[in-house]
Amino acid sequence: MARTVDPERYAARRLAIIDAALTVFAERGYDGATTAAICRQAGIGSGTFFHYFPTKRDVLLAILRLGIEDVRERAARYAGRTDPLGVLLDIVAEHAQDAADPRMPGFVRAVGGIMTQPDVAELLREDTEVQHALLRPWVEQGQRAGAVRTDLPASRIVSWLYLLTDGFLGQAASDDGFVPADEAEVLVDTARRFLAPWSGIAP
Amino acid sequence: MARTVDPERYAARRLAIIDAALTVFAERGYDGATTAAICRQAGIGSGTFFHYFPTKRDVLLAILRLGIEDVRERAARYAGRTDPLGVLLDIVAEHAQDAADPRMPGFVRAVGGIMTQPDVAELLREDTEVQHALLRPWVEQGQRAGAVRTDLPASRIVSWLYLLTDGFLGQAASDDGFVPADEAEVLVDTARRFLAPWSGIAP
DNA sequence: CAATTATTAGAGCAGCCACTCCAACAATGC
DNA sequence: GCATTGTTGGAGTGGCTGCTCTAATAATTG
Repeated sequence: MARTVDPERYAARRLAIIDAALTVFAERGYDGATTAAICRQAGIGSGTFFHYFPTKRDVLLAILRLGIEDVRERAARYAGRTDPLGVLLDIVAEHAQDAADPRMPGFVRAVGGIMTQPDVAELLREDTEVQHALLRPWVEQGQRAGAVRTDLPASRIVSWLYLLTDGFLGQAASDDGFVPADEAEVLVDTARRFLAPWSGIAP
Repeated sequence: MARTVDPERYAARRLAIIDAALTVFAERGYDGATTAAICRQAGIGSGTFFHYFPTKRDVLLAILRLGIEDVRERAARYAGRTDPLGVLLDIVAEHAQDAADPRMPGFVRAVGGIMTQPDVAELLREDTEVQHALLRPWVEQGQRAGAVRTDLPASRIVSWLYLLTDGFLGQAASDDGFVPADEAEVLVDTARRFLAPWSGIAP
């Protein structure tokens, strides 16, 4: 018999489909991305597509899950650090790098277009949860060390950091003159200004 | 004969359809919003719908055009002012108020989901153009007066202000704990911090 | 090599949805 | 009242798309 022919080949094909779908989603939005177009991009037939994923939406969910996994792995890399402000700024900078993938903004928009669907919303909730879990301890540590403003609770500060990186993605998506690589520096500086303990009124 | 029965009634009906469509777009996204659902929301038949708009997308475009018009009118209100920084912060605050309409974030996402369509992209370009035209003179004036940082060119500063307000909308859309009315103050303060001439390193 | 099962392709189908079409109605002018 | 034209509703349709089904092929085991 032949149980699983080649697990690596299987996984690779699966990833290839995911990659193709990511491209098409980013280009045309979720509904605009027909399964036929995804198959064409991946160089496969529709039969193959539905052999790997039961549903078109499942591909999108798989992409989201990969992203969540990525954040989880990321969190581990900051474990030993002792400079909370530095960690926060590094995380923000990392987000800026993510925005460099030209498909990223388009994909984010595509997801936004269907985030009313319960299963998508569920995964997005999990994503923000993970992001908050990553950021929050460092914010709190920074507040205790006096390196981060304390006029806002940690959870709201996290929301605002998220707002900055999210807005950064969005701007990269819609503004052609906005080059992520060039603006990354400004993003970090803006985050620094936002986190600073002193008020914005005067230095 | 009967040329135009009642122009006001016509305009009102048209606006009613636009309003209903805005609601459904915000709730379900563009593709998720079926014309049937919009008609139900508006309390009309599909015949009426297509009597007022040739296409579903035309309703969305009409909504965008109303928004652009709104920004244009807004610009006039700031004409006589002499405090550039104050004007910029007022404009930012006004954006925060816009985000209070619970349909706004959803609609923005819906538009984002199909902004790859040429005609939609065209109108969005016009929208950003108008927004830039509104902000930029005040940024430049502020720079000359020493009230706004000069380490970035005016156009990039405008992009970043746009990023802040856009991110604000997005956060209001995705984060349930993010109450626009409560966060408006922080938005203005963050804009102030961002615009400040001194560096973010130390006060 | 034979047997079994995973994998692949693509033709076809069922359902949905934007939009059309027509018939009835309302409002105006004569 | 009659004619004309703007307005409204809803049944119907054509096209598209996600997905199924079948049959052929490749890979693996004994």
